[in-house]
Amino acid sequence: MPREVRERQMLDAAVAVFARRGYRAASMDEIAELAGASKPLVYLYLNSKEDLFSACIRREAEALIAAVRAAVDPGTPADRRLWDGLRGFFAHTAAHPDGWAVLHCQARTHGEPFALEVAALRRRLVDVVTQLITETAADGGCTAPLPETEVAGLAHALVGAAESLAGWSNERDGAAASETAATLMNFAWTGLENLSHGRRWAPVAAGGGART
Amino acid sequence: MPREVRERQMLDAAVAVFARRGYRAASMDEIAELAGASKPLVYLYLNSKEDLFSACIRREAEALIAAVRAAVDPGTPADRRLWDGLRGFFAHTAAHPDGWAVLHCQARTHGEPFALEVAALRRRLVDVVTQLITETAADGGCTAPLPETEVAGLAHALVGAAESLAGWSNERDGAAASETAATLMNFAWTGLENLSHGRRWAPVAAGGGART
Amino acid sequence: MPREVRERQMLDAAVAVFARRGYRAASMDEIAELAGASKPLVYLYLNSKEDLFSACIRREAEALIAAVRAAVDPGTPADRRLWDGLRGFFAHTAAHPDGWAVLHCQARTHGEPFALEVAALRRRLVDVVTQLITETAADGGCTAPLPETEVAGLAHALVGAAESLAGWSNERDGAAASETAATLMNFAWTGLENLSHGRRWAPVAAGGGART
Amino acid sequence: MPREVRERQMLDAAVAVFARRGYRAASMDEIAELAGASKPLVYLYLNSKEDLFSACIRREAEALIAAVRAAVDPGTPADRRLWDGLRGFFAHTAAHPDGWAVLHCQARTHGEPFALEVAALRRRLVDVVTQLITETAADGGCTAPLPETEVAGLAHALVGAAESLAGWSNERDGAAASETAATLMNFAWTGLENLSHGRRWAPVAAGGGART
DNA sequence: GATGAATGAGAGTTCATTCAT
DNA sequence: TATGAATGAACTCTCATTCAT
Repeated sequence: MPREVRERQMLDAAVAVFARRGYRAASMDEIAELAGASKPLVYLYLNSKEDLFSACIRREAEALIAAVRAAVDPGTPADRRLWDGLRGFFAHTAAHPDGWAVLHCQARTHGEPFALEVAALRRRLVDVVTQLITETAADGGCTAPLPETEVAGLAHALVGAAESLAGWSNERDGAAASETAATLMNFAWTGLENLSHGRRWAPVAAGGGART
Repeated sequence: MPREVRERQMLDAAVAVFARRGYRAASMDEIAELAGASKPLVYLYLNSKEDLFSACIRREAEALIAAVRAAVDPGTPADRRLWDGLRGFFAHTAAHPDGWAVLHCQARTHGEPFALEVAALRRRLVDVVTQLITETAADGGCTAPLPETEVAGLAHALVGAAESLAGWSNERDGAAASETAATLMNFAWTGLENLSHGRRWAPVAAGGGART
Repeated sequence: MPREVRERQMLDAAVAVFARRGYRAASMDEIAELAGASKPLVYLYLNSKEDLFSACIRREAEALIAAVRAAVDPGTPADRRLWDGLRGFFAHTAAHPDGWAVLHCQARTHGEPFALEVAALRRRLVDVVTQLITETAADGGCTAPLPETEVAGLAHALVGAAESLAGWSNERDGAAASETAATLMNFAWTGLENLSHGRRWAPVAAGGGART
Repeated sequence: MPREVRERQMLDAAVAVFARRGYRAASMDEIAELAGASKPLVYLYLNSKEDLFSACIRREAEALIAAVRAAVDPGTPADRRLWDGLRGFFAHTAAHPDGWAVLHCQARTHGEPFALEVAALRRRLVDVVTQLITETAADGGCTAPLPETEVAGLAHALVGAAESLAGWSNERDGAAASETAATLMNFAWTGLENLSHGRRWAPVAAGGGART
């Protein structure tokens, strides 16, 4: 059996086992068995448990980014791109729950080496979203430019909301990606529009909210 | 040294170590040492690693819920309560980063017994937020009642956004709770208002967004 | 509570726990709890687990010997004394199953210090039986004096048979001591009589047995 | 080194250590060292301490039964078979004192799982002896059929006597199997013959024995 | 290319035992 | 007389990892 095929089988098995058990609790025995190969072969191809986990993270991260990219048509306006990107994101996480679990749940909780790789992925997502937010604001006729920090905060909020909704829509497994994406768009887009026109919420001493 | 004091020290140490290393990688030796006690004493008081972790989760979850509750004044309008709750939430996660890490990162990734306890916590948060969203809509003069599923989705999105922002504001550690809360409020509240008046975003075939 | 009473309670508890769990698996915690005392008190009175076990063995061995002695009337003929002794033995083992279990099952299997004490007890029993066998033979009009080794062997066989029957009759717990004793007497006594008159069994080349 | 060989070495070592120390006090470290292998290998091949002990019991029990069976020629009369079986039994226990110690002393004292396996072995022995007793009585021209309970009691007595003599003859280690077997045969066989002709021992009020 | 055989290191857990009071 | 608090040492078991073939 050619090396490439074997290696993919190993990564598939590893992703499944890491997702189910977590990094520490996953055993190389189980991964090798699920991959249908012997343990020494796994070591020959992938060096160590740490490298194997890294390889999983990298592969799944690239796949997720690629899925989002592929869903977006650069020629369309910013809000449409945001919407398409979210749909691509939710569709991919729904189709690859193990990969998503590894990225979202497991990789961040196991020390520097892996957390860094996932942080890099997240930064890429946040960057994309930041860009979209800026453009969205501009497209909508921005009259009150947002400070950089706030944009970053919004981007993090949006990514967090998306991650949370990915889990939520995986649980109620009928939910289509479009539906989930629509929920988030409705939530986010109008908020952005208001912000970019300087309409903000502010606390009022005696309670009650008011736009400035 | 009286038992109660020792037990609290042990929980403190355990939370710190679990946050740093994760459940599996944390060793009872390290916890005991950090607590300034011997391993057998930890077992005498807290039974097992599993029970110890459960105790950590329960304590931190109760503390978080209590902090949010304490921040909210029931006599104020819904948007004010949402705002106060968020501030309480961000203030608490900023003040107890280890506890938050245990709840958010570690507990959900380590098998049924723990995931269930954290899921229960999250459900409580989502329920509170759901309630607030409904009331906020009503207070704002809701003209287009939101379907239940959508409210749930929004609540999950908001909680996810809050979780994500908690991490983000912990990283750039100058960020005050109020600032983070303001970012999220601005993002969420106006979005909600639009939704509750039937102003929605919808994709347009040729790109571009439109309100229905 | 006076020391003597407490000490007896401790020994009772220890015998029960040692019988049920064995020497190694028995824990001082369980013994102390069953005795209704704190662990340090057990140590104060009985020094160590080893000493405690020894004390159990000694007490139960003395009790067993005493029961056998008390059952025998020195003024009666040897066969009667054998019969009475067996009845006493079976009655005592039936009445004190835990003590008997400690002596018969546990004490012999746990290294020199204890095995020696039980061996001493067994030797005493064997000596008594040896004496009875000799007298029984004499009383029955012995015409063929038995070699010493054979007498010792017979005594060991008889004691082993008695031990085995003690367990057997404890299992089918209706069995009265007299009944069990009768079974063994019938088995042993006539055999002895034959032997002491030189009637022996010997193998025959072509199979079949024959008396010489 | 092939697995089968290693596995036998491990069982040999385990039997030796279990015999010397008992189940609980035996340490896997000592067993592994005596087997000339590492501890993990022992676990790889034999799973757990419990399984290892079970495997010892089973192996030694089968070996003992096989030795007794092999010593008996089914074509010979019952008394001859009893005699041959006893010789086989004593020869085997003398040749394998550790195995015998595990079966007789250790296995019965350590909780259900093992006690049951040894009980099964003992039942097989008792059954064989019961059968022989019945046949012996018949061959000798039985005029007074023995009640079933009594036969069972006799069988237990005989097995107990044999077990006791096995230990005794192992101590004085010159004793040949034939000699020990002869002692027991003389003791048992004539007793049986008398019983099967209705000659019994019964207590007399004023002492003294009498045949009925 | 592929594997059966083997292990060093370290984990969770338990227990006999002792102080300070 | 009696105990709550505390521990050193040992045990079973697991796992990532490597040779020799």
